[in-house]
Amino acid sequence: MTQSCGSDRRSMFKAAAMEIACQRGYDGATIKRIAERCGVTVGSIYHHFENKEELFREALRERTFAPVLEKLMQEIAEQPVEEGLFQVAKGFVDFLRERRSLFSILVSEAPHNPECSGLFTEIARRNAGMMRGYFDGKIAAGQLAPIDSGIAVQMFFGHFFNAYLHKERLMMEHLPPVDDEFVRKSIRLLLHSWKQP
Amino acid sequence: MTQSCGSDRRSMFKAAAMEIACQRGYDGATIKRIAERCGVTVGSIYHHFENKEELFREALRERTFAPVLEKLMQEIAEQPVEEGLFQVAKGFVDFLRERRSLFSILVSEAPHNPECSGLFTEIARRNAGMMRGYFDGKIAAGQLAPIDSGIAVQMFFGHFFNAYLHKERLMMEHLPPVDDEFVRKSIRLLLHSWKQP
Amino acid sequence: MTQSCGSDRRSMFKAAAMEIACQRGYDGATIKRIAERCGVTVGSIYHHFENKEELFREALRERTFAPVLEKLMQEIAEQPVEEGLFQVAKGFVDFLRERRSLFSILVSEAPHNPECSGLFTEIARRNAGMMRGYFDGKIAAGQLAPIDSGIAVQMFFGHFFNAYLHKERLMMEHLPPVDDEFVRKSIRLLLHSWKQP
Amino acid sequence: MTQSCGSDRRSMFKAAAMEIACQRGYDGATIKRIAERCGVTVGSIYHHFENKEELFREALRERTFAPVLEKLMQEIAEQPVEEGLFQVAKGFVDFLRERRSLFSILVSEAPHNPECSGLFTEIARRNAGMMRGYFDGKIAAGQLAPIDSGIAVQMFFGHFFNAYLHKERLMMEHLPPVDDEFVRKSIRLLLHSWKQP
DNA sequence: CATGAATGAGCATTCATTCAT
DNA sequence: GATGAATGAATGCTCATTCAT
Repeated sequence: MTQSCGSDRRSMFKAAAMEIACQRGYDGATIKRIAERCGVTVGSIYHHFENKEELFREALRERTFAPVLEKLMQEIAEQPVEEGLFQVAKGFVDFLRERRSLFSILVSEAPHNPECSGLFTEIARRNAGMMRGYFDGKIAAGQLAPIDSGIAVQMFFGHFFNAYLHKERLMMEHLPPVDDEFVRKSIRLLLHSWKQP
Repeated sequence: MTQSCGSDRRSMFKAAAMEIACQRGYDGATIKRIAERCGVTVGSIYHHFENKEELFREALRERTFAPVLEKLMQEIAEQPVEEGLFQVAKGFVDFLRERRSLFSILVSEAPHNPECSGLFTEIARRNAGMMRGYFDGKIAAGQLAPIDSGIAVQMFFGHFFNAYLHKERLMMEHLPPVDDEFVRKSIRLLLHSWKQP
Repeated sequence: MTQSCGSDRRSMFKAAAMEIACQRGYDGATIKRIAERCGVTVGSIYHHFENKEELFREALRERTFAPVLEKLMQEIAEQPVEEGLFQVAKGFVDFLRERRSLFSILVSEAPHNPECSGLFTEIARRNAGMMRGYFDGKIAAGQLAPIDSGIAVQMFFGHFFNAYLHKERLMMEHLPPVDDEFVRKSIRLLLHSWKQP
Repeated sequence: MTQSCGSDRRSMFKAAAMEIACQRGYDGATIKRIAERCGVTVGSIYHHFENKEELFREALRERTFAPVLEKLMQEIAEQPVEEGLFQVAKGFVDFLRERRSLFSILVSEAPHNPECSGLFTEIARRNAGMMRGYFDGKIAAGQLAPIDSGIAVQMFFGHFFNAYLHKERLMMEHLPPVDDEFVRKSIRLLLHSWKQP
């Protein structure tokens, strides 16, 4: 009980940290603001976390796409590629939307924060590995052409990350919404030849 | 002469601001650090710029891909699509590498800085517009299938931006280098069908 | 107890702010100096007050002549005008002397600080209103001639404020001290005809 | 010519200094702002004045009521007291209005600026002396009762200074305008008995 | 005479962090 | 566990002043 209570506290702080960092960036997510949102004082946060870095490290590590992807991987195993990729892309975009602070923070902080960079690499690598396995499987099964699965993965995740980033984080109004139609069109664009046959 | 001297000063500050912001982010690029790198004191920077925002706004506005793309557009007009896209992608990656602070700063700051966001949108829109015109021209000329040129542009630029970001900014060592071979492979992946015919 | 402690802290800061502002003006009363006088560091003041403005606003609002005047009003109701005015004038000068920062700050800051100006107006209006009521009552009671009570109030307070200001703030040594004799003489000058009958 | 030209420059700086100080106080009247209003650079001001203090000292010393009062003194010598005082009061208020920075600056700065205080004392003393001579003359001539001319002078100038200060500097809208009617009423209030005979 | 560039001290404010209670 | 008070370093920015040109 006692532990679960402490655990709740920690989770609350982490959630608040993410929310605020999402709106105002890592530097904008001050300990005071996090404390205020939780209705406690700064000292309380330091009772639970060594420092700001630990709070964020832990919060980030918890909010990873990997477990989501793992589950999706099993669900789509038997589906045709087009549908499988749709599910993954949709899951990925939904994930970004829900845990939207994750990537924003990572992208912002990583370039000048080695620890953050390392964490990001670790996460990205794991996801890319899973996805690459999927592509390689489909290639082996003859459902995909012998494409470079490494680059394909980069292109796949990168495209949806970018689309989300530009539309929903940077608020570019002239871009199309990142909805089901967009995802489907994007996958078609990836799978089919751009060149006139 | 006199003017060029003052102009040099401004340029020097802008360059230093970009360099430092690239390494440490916008917040990390303090006026003091910028001044120190230039061998002057804080006040001197404020003699040349109204405030930090003006310094960065001007620096960013100068370091735009648009003029590079404009030139490239003319050079590749007559070339086959595959070669044309290669030139643009290469130019884009080179640009990121040289003026590498641009995107990093924008991506970091834009989500919680409306002005920065507006500037980014403005730049992105212009580039996307040019590139979209290129795609539409090629589609009309029958060299490309009737793809959605809007999404195609997002995918094209997005992929190379991501690749650069992950490899050279976030230092992900497991990723392939963003070199000519990578660019060529990427374009092939975009242009040709991923699916087994 | 806990509350009184925090309250004491705030009061201490306010008192120090007033003291220093009295000696060196609003701009001269820097947060650092206030902190130093209290034996704490700057941050500590910001723990208790949102900003410098709040600190001063609160300090000023606390040091108002209104409550003093209210009490005096009751005490002098039955007394002859000459004595009543003496009590009020004496109370006013004493107030200026004790809380001497109040007027100095207001007069200095008000011309280019709208908030300060508003606060000053509010205070002045309230006091003038009370005093005017007193004059009008005495006129109705036939103890005073039908003078313009509005201007009379201005003249009454204005004279003592000026006398205090010049003698004790601007240290004009050639002026007579603002003591009981001065107050009595001044009131006689107000009440009796300057002209030879 | 050369000198007159330099003299014009100095006058221009002094005038600008006064204007700005009137609007924004002494601290708000920065050398840069004064230079800008004159269309020159900071260095130029320092070519003409040793420092900010000298600039203001000189500007203030030039803008004194004394010469105006001296002239008025002669004009009103033969007039009845009531009219004479009206002329002086009117001249005084007009002076404050035109050179309105003078007193505001002095009142603001004097309390924590010994030099400013000395200057103010000097000016006030001279004016008071002249006015006192006027009152004493009228008393000797039997036109005024044997009042304390020292306090009378304080009351006279003090009242109009205050009225001007509160109405036109502190912008107290509830107060009557400081116009001819106000001046006349005020003088009547000074000269005639407030008490019911 | 005037400029433009620079200085260095200072200011209001913020923030991560500490610690006695 | 939590609080409230405090710290000290840092930040963007201002300003009077200096000086080579």
